[in-house]
Amino acid sequence: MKKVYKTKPKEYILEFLYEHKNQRFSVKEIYDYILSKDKSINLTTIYRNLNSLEKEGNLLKHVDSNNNYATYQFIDNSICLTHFHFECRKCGKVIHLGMKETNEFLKVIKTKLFFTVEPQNAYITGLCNNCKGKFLDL
Amino acid sequence: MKKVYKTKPKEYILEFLYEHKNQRFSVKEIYDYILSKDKSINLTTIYRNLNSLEKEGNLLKHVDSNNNYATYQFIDNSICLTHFHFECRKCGKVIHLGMKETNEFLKVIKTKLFFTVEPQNAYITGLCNNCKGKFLDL
DNA sequence: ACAAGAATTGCAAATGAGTTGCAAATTTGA
DNA sequence: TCAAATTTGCAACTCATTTGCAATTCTTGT
Repeated sequence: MKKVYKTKPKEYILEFLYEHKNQRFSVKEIYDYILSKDKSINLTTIYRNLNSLEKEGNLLKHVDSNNNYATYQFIDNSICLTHFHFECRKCGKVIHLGMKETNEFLKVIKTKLFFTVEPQNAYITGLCNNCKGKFLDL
Repeated sequence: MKKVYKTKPKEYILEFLYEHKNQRFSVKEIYDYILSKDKSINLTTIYRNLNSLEKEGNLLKHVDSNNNYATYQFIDNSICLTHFHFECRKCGKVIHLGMKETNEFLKVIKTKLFFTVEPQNAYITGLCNNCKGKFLDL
């Protein structure tokens, strides 16, 4: 299998996204941060690193924003075992529901459920207080 | 305010998306349908019409797919009053929760709720039976 | 029915995010 | 320290979407 070398650009990317967990950033925003650390790093490298940190490293989550560019976000593995998430569709902030709430919820909706919901896939999308009003929704 | 004229291309778009409610289509897929009806219509026109049907007409919903193109979907206004939706993140199929389930659910999670969820904004994203397994998720 | 203004269209060119090929540079592990 | 594997920068490219503009089509008031 392919190895992933530890390099400066990757460290900067992870450093930045780790410091801002639960928030999404465009490649441009990430690149701006990188530039403030090292002007010599190329945009292409950032694209390649984001891609490999996501695919090989499984450290980042890639989400298409509703504009026309991608945003990236750190994956917090420590919370993978808890189920169900509230996710702000604007800033990506995630609030986690515990098992109890999750199970109760599943019971409530089971009658309606054509979906085989896998809890780790289940997001309740909405707008957090902070983003509400800044974002025009249908 | 700006008026939206009724034209052939718009009719084709709506006809196609209306016939396939609850499914998302790429611009290319929509355009292919249009071409089967009238070869003379230009792609640019489709882009412009999709845009205006969404912005001025509020008839379509625009969603970025996880690839690098947009998908469009008909907005079914008749269900705007019911609350909460199950939405397949792959094909866009939407299952609607009735008031009872919605209210019960809100009660269940109220304790955890930092979000001011507006039910019409609240989607429970997951994968429907049909798409499950076809789509690699984090 | 007609003219005038508003909206829409097609075409070609532009934009902008993201990707690719390739040779040079860097990293890792033996 | 050296070779193999990986990463990098650069320039060129792809591909979805947008824009400018002149020509065409629609709508509405007369």
